[in-house]
Amino acid sequence: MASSYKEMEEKWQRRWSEEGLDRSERSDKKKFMIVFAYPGVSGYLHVGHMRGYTYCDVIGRYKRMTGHNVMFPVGTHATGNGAVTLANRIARNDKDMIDYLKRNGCPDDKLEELMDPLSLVWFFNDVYVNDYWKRFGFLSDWRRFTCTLYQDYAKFMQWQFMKLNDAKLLIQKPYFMPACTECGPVAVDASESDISKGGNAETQEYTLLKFRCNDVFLVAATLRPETVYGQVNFWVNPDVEYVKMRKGDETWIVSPAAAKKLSYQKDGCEIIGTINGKDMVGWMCEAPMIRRPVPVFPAKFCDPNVGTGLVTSVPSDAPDDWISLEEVKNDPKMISEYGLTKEQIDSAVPISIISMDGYGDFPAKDIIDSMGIKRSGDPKLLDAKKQVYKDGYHTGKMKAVCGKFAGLRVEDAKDRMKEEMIASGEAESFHDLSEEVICRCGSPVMIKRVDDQWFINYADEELTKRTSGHCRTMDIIPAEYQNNVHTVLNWFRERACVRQGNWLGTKFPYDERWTIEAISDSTLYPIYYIISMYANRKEILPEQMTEPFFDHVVLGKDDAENVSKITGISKELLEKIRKDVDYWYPLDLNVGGKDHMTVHFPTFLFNHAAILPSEKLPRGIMVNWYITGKKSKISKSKGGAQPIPGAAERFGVDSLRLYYAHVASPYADVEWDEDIVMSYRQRLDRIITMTEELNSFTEGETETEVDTWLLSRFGTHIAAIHEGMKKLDIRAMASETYFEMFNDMKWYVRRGGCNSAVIRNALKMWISAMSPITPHVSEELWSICNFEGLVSEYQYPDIPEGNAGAEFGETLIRDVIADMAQIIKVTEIKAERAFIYTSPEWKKKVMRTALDLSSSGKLDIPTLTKMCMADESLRKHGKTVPELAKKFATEMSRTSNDWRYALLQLDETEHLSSAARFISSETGVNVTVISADDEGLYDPKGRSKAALPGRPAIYLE
RNA sequence: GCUGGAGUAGCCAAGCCUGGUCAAAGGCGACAGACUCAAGAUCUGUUCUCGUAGGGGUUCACCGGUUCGAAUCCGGUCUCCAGCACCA
Repeated sequence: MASSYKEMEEKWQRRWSEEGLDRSERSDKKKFMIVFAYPGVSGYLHVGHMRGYTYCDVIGRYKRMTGHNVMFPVGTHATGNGAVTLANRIARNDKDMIDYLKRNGCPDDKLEELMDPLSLVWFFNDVYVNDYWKRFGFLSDWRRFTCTLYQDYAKFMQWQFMKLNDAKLLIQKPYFMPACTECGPVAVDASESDISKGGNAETQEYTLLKFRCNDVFLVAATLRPETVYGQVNFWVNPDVEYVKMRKGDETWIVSPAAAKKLSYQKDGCEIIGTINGKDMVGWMCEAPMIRRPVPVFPAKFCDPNVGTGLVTSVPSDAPDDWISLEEVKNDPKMISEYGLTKEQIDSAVPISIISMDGYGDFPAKDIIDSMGIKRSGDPKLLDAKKQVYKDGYHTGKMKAVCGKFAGLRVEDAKDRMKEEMIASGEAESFHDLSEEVICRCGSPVMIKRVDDQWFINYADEELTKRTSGHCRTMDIIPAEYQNNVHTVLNWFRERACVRQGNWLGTKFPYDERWTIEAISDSTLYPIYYIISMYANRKEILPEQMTEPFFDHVVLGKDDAENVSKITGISKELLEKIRKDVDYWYPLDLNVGGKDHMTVHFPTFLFNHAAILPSEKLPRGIMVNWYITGKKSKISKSKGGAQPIPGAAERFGVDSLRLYYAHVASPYADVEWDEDIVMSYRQRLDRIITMTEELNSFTEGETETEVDTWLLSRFGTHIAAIHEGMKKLDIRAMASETYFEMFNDMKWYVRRGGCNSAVIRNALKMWISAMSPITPHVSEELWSICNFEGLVSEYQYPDIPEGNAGAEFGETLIRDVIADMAQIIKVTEIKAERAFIYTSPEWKKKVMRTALDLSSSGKLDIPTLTKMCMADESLRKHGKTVPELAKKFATEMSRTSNDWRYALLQLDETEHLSSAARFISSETGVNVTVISADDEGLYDPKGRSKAALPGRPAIYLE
């Protein structure tokens, strides 16, 4: 016995490798290929991540033991800006980041090296492989490891895009992306790798509303185009100097900042002059859609840096508008200062346009009142605005005043009204960031129109149909996702698949200025694991991995001879790789976290369907849920989580694997709790101790009923495991093995079981059942028992038929003990002797007759009664027979009766007699078992009359 | 709001598709007992409620329905969770 888990783990991992279990090669066996969605390289992972990975290894090991040749390759996904961000933070000497790295075991002398993104990726590749996956005992084929930043992977990726292009699934159209005015495209995200400010900014799509005023347009930007029916006036900031801008053959008035932004998105913009805000106050301009003249009023809340710096006023639904309008109306000084007329003031009356749950006619007023906002400029107005916007979007309906849009939900009206105004030339769309974003270089980041952005056309109907159709033939679990995946596939639109800027990844083959984006390069990759091994060994070189190469080995195009000439790869090797691909693909199972349901899995399916023939499309998907933190999520960036090597050290790898396998359904989130992991460790400890003890048994030649029982029970458990694993029910496997079988073993010993041959037989079943989940402990126990070879390579034999009678026999004993205990507890008598009366033969006969009738569907009270009373031997028992017949007929017609066959197989008197000693010792009462048929039996209270088959009568005194 | 999911005893969690040994597996925790120098140890029992003979009563979010019979099937209500995109 190894002295520690760690020692045990290392020992067996070495053995597996020595025996070649971590290498997958073609063979005559049925193959099984499984992968997990490879993780993004963005720092250390935590214990939660190991959940899904562990499921893969468990499934792979199980398949291996049931006759499959298994391939379980792993890799990493380093595309994107994660590594760049991380490297930058280290380079900046970010204290939190350095602390986090060190806490996870990063050596000080590595930090310098990690300032380079690529070095950082190579570093973490090693961490993932060695500290996580190898440490956990995965039987993965490490020779096939690949990373999305490898040269050879890039060649595969470029080929994939060529095939998408061949399938006419690559399209180009305009796109709006954040870009620094000096450095070009940047990533705007919370990690702020490219930018110095504004990481939380989102790109928002505004509608520019054009208000005609003689020969110029005042242009307002709004996020709520559906509110145009509520427009009653227009706002300008009197303190701001606006610009006049030529836009095509029109003249627009907007803020200077807006003019600059617009020039990045619209053609033909040119500033031709300026105009002061205060000069516009008092103008009348025509509102779009409603075509009504509205007055221009002054308002300080118009920020020249937001939108266009000009705002349309919808007081009914915009809190700012409501409160500012009130202020204008109640400020005679302002009215006279700007020369506003009474007609203008009186015309600005709020119009109720949207009905919303929980609000009256004027939602803006309601929220102002409920939040206690008194004047413009109150910072709470921002929250008020968001709240009304959100509630309106979700629950609002357009009122009758909204013309043909009346009755529409806000969500729908928004798009329809916007489109209509754009079509009529009254509006245009405009993209802007929700907050100020500044590049690392100090220049502002703006939204820039790109005319030739590439997309993968996932909206393609043919593709969607083919993909969706294929999904119906797959094993997708849980079943809920099997049903929902079609909705997701239909919901997919064109997806921008390349980007510019400071990102890692593969160059787009048709335009090297672009980098293939992170989701798009991780869809078809499982097939690449079959090829990566040859690239890793340098048997094929990136420059040889051209279109004809992949066309041949993946799609079987052209013949090896020709391709060999073109690529310089030997014909034999090409044929070998082609055969490998043909053997291992399709992928049997892709395991990924629940977040992949709406992004990775659909694109994984789409790309397979787009490029590969139907017989090579994936066969299965399994989605796993998460391990969460106590209160918030255990996030790798927050650093609160237990590092994986630390957990492995502390609990032992197999305890963790058992924890993942059993703690909950894979399809539910679980809260990480070390005490629970500890309890799994204790269970493993107990199992080890028990196995060692059992293995020392040497006696017992004759098989007793407990022996028969144990083997039957174990057979039943193993059958349940196989049944469950048809649906990859790992939890059922764990439950049967580590709990049910364990409890049966305990009962066996307690009942005095000691037959060493039986025990060895049972141990063999038990230890092999444990092997997929706790492989290290299983190997150790397997070797302690001197079983042949490695348990990891053991093939589960066919299971012998269960013995229902034997299984029922033990249930009977337990029931009798429980009944006696209950009687003693309730009556509080101090019993010294117990008499157990088993059912008389004639009652069994009645039951048998009833069962026979029941199985032929003819059971009813009169039939049964008649049949029994026709029997001479029964009739002599008089009126108790019809009573019993009635009881059985009633009970048996309403319940399932399989167990009754088992009980009739059993000689209860014999069985209970042989267990009498055991029952006595368990209950502390001296037990005598008597058949109710016995002549002159001791039965002072006449209890024996109550004896029924499977339900002996009990008398205590 | 849309799409999907969930609500089971002190807690976690099976069961629900395929209605009937379901007062409802298993695990934690708690209580009691055994063992004991000791152990985050192990073993045994109890853990909805009433009950001096193995029984009865009331339960599986809530309301109603189907059925001889419902935790399980159907309709409705309430509450909670996830995703809603270019982010891996």
